Amino acid sequence: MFLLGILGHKMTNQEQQDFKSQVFYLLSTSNKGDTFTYGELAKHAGAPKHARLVGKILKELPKDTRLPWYRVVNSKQMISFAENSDGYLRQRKLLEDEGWVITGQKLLTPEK
DNA sequence: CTCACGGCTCTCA
DNA sequence: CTGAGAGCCGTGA
Repeated sequence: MFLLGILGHKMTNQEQQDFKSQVFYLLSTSNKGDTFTYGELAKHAGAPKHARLVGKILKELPKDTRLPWYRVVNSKQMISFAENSDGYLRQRKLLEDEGWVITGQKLLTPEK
């Protein structure tokens, strides 16, 4: 895996492109039931401090994408959407379909 | 150049 | 466990 942006240096377009590709790759190779946090993805994609960028990227995915964007939650294992927003509802449904139990409002718990 | 704003994260109280 | 505060960093006004 290529580590880029090791140290403070603004990401070039090329790097951002690679970063994005990595994120997509990681997601595309994930299996049913997996989940990642934004931070993990960013880290695995080579830019540890870019959790937010991951969010931005996912946000721009086309609605009909086949990528499992919904397997990405924040570091607290919660859905990072405002409760009851449609994004939240969609993600929740998809996760439940993969066997997750979302307790109460947001908490995400493994179904183990 | 600042300012605000994210599908974020950590730390500390 | 909860919440405030500070980092973080690309983007757009």
